Amino acid sequence: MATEIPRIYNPKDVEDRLYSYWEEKGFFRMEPDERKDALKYSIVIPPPNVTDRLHMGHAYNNTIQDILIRYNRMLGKNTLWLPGTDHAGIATQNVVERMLKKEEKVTRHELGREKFVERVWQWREKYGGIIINQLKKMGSSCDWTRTRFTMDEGLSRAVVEVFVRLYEKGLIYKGKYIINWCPRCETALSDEEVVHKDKPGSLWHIRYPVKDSKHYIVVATTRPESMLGDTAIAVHPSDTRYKKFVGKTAVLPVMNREIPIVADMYVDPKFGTGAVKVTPAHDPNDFEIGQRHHLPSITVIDEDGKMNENAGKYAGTDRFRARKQLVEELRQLGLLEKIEKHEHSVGHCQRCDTVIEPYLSEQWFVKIKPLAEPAMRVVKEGKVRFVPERWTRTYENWMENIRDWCISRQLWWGHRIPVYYCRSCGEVMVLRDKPAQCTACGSKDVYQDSDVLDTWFSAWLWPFSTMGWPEKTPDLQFYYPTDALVTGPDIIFFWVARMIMAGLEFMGDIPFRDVYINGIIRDEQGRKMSKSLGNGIDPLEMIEKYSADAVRFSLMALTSEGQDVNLAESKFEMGRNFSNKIWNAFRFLSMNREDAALDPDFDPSALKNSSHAELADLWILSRLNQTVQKITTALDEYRFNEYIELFYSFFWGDFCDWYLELIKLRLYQSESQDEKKLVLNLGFHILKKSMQLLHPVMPFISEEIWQKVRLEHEAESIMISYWPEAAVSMIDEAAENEMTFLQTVISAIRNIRSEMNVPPGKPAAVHIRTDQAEQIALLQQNSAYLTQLAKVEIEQIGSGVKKPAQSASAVVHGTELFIPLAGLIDIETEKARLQKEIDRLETLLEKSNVKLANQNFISRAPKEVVEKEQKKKETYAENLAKLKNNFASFAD
RNA sequence: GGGCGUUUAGCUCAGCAGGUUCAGAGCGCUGCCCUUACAAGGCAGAGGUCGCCGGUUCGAAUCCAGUAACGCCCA
Repeated sequence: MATEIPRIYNPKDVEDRLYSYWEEKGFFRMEPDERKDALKYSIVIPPPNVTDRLHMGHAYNNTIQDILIRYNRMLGKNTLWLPGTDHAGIATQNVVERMLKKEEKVTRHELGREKFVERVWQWREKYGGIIINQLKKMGSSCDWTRTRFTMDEGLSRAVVEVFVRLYEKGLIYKGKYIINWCPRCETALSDEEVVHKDKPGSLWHIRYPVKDSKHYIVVATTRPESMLGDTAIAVHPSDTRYKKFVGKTAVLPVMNREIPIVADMYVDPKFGTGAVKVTPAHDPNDFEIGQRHHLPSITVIDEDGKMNENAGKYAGTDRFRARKQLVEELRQLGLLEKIEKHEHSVGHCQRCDTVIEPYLSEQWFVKIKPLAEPAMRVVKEGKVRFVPERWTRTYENWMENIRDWCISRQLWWGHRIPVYYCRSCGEVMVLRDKPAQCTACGSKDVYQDSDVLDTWFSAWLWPFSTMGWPEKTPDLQFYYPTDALVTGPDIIFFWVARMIMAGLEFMGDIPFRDVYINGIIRDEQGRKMSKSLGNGIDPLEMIEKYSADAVRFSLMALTSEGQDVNLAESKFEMGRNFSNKIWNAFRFLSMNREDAALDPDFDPSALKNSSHAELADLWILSRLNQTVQKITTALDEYRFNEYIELFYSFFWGDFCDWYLELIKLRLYQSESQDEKKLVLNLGFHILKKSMQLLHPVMPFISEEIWQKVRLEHEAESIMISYWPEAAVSMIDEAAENEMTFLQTVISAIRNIRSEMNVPPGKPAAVHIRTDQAEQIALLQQNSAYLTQLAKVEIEQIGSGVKKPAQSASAVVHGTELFIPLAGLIDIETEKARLQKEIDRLETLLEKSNVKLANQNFISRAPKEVVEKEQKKKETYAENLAKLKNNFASFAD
């Protein structure tokens, strides 16, 4: 029975059940279409790390993707959302290392490489990819049969293929350069993995004696411990202070090593003392100076951040401790001139926050310029479009200043570099498969490079490696390029840019057309959510408490054009309350429907001709179709908050607050079964269309209601039903204007009742004075609306109606409303009420007068605008006169 | 140092092509109401000279230049 519908929507009964239903029905699954002209829509998910748990950022990002996917699916396109996870080299290795340490008290070194990697795989089987199931809780309609992992066999093959191709093209090379080294993770990092932070530090001024003289040169440095590896002092060639020293030799303090004093353009004479120490093994700029002057490189800091054997007595000391001790020694030697406070930018490891050490080391690099150029072009030409557009600049800026990409990592978890070396002849082999013997000398003594590749080296292939590349699969042919990528601004460089490069290089085509950059979720004070701050809001907890629909809806209501979102738990109440409202609208209609069958041939566009149709019916249809039109545009343009707002105000404001209230009259009182039927048919029609419009953002409740109200011939699931089309023929401006007038009248009367403390249930009478025939007709025809919504009966209506004594009044579009309140009226309150309205209108009238008095306005503004202003002025004046008149009636 | 973003009601934010009674929404606040869909609700209301200073324009929250504060990215 319909009346058994619960008063409060209970999402817990609904969400898991419907999700299973969708999955079982295979609605998320898609296959490449046979039809040549089939429209498709595809998105690849930004693969979360296998170590990830769902956080608000994921919830937000994936809601956007699901909206796009569900919307496009309803548009009838062959729609694929391809999910998966990323092996996340460093992050995962760290997690497993920590676990092993805690649970078994073993280090990975004790375990050995092979065993360790085995354990990581085991970990992944057991705990990895939990987030995939959490995404299901969100309602994400991914094709889970296609779930990929960056270390899958297929994707690994793609990685090797790409490495070999780039190597053969000369775009991958091995070289000894200064790279970013994390002493804690003990691996090289790319520039992008280093986070620069401004830190208060010191500038130590250190005296370097000049050999065979009494002079010394003072150099300023922020990292004194590196001086142990100095191999020169450099000054600017035109610096007159130091000219005399150039070509001479200085004696490196503590180490007592003789080092040359060289002139180099790189040195900034204005910084510090104008003389710098040169440590080619521990500073990228010094490295270049070293190259120019053929200086030796002496490494003094080891991979673990401790000073090494080249550091003399400091060997084995941690770099920061060595710094302290060394400074103290210099002080005692009288070689420390001074210490200045100095704020400078210090690189930190993105993963573990350890201070990065610039480190001279042999690594693999991708020569990036040749890849970057075409990638820049496609964005410039608009083939790939950033939304919001401003991110284009960020992208271009980075691309212009791009440097070669260090791709080797000294980790164990990841794609092993496909390079093999021969111990016998030293041959270097870059191959797709492990060779049985050396390709040069035939020796069997070959071994593979021990390093693995940067995680992003597999991620940048994601849009096509997931579809089977390098094979020419039907998937690739049909779904590539994808239509949209939805991701955060923090990985534009890491990922977005590189995918564009890879797509162009290996597929010969862009990987996606639109890149929607979503904002970052922050706490209520605008701080990033983080574990250490403890200010995170757990989406799963929120789903538990408020439902997935509510979480999705609220998140989308808060977003606008990729702006960051400041979130508080209370925001989810809006989504929950709204879903309850929706539920009750459904409940109301269902209760009134009882067992009546709805008409399968119901045609809302024919309503105009029905004798039972009323103004409200035409009005709500007009509102619906306007809303369909606007929502469709909003979704096409990635304006999600607008979509939400449009739906919310239509459904709650128009449909619930007005339409459902108005049809109660006919539902409760009509004698005519036909009339009742019409109202029910229309009511359910609006409800169903609304659910379809809602479905992309609130998939569960919309499906639940759909299934309860759909007719036999309609889609069995809302997610495979067709997106509503706006019928322009049903957009009815006249009906909207008329309805607006009635609404304003009703509001005005309600205002009087409320302000005059007329009890809500108490009927009242209204005397209406107007000389406008249309208004009279409108009010008379729809007088029941006033009864229903304002609890008033029209006592008199016409141009000759007199204002009854002791009545409250209002003016709406020139029509005067009088409500006799003998005994009830408080003259002062009424006067104040009228005065307020008079004041308001006087301000408006004044503004209008000023405008119209302006000759420039009259002559230069478009004619329609002037006419409109003229009309406005007349209306103001007319209403004002009436208000003043009514006000005056209280004067004694 | 370069680039970007933000500044509108007590709070969180809309306002995308300058002109509809344009100054809005949600929350919070005030008053009335458990009216047979919904108190997670209904009705009515209070509340902002749109950061500041100029400019363009007949007309600026909206466009331009500058400026301040806060935040982010890059070097």
